[in-house]
Amino acid sequence: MTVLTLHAEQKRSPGFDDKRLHLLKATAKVFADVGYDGASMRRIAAEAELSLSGIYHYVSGKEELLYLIQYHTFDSLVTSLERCLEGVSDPRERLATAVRNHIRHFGENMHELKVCARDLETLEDEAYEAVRERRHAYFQAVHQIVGELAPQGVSTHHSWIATANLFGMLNWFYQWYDAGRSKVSFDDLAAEQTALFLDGYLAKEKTS
Amino acid sequence: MTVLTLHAEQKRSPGFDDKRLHLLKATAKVFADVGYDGASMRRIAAEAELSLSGIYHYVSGKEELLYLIQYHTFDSLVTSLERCLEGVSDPRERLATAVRNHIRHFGENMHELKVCARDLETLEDEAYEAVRERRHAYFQAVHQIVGELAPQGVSTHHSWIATANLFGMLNWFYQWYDAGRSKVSFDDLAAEQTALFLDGYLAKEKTS
DNA sequence: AAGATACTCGAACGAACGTTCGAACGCATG
DNA sequence: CATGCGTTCGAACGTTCGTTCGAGTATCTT
Repeated sequence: MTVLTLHAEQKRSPGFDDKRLHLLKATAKVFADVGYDGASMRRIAAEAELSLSGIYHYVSGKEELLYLIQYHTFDSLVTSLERCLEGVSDPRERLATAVRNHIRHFGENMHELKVCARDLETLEDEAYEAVRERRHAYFQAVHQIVGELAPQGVSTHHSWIATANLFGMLNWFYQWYDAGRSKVSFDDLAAEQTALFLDGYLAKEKTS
Repeated sequence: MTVLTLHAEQKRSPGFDDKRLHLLKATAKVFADVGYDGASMRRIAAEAELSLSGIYHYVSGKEELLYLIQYHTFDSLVTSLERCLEGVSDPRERLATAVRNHIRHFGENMHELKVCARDLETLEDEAYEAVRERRHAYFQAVHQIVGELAPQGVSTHHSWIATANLFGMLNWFYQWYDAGRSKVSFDDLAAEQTALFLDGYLAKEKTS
């Protein structure tokens, strides 16, 4: 509907960014709990300890809240992945690194993952495209790592589906992982998922 | 909020069930498109070619629409799985059968899958528990199949996580599978996913 | 002290929501 | 024809929604 001021910032003051980040964290919590449509600005205000109208000093509206959460999530995923991969050249180790980075990141930001998974198609037009670009960049980065696992002519289409399945494994865990109750650490889980995918993927390549 | 008449049915007439099923199909389409909270009864009425108030002759309200869709989806999943597994004894073939059944079922009812994935936690109290029971029954059935793949003392906890990851792979495909555009048939995809999981899972068991 | 600027908020707006109600309709059975 | 029942619907109800507006407070510059 409304055009988002994607990156325009005019008036600020020291502490503005911090308070806005606090608002985004609180919003992600509410969005994760009841979904974008189910969340009311009044509840977000309560969670962020602001008044209802106070929110509109930091963002233009509900839509921008969702946009900022999703964009920031995928953007920092790409950034942290690039940083983690520096100096790692072994293909298997690169995959393990990517999975570890993914699980760690979402383990520490479960609310944001949930928002990105559930309400991916809620944004429209420019905002959707901006998020889509970051999301696509992240997918491509992981897809390339998967492709380099089997250098001998494997079709891109094949490794694309394998990557999609890998992401399914990684992203679904917010549906079953209970942060407080589970006995598995994030890194242990990442190692298990890496092994599961790696052996399955490479075994399949051999037989095909 | 309101107590659902979970299975009570009083007044009917020939054709009642068919029309109600038609309503549920239309509702699933709308829910899948814009989510439970984003869907309005007015849009559901338009999609089902009924008047707004006409809906309330077939269901008690919006909440029951979601309940009926989710319950029916998991219930028919359990039923069709049991039917498909009859006479299949080889553990690997049983897993392949389960995956094929899952992908086929959701390939043909993508809307319902989306509703079950996105709005699983929307229902409350009795309705939630009723759906949860069917969902748990389905998970347990697949979990048992996975457990039988590696009979030598593998911890239940281990195979539980593997099963969760398998479901992640299987359920995530609604996020990327474009029914019209994709070149992969449901059965081909199921075969790929079976191989990916099977080899990865069994290879891991050997090394542990 | 004076004034500008960033920030906060209570109150209210119009719109859209889920649901209800009573009047109509179609169509059997007496 | 009349009675009853399953079915359909337009109109309206009360509530909640996202957003706006103007007044008020805090903080800093000059």
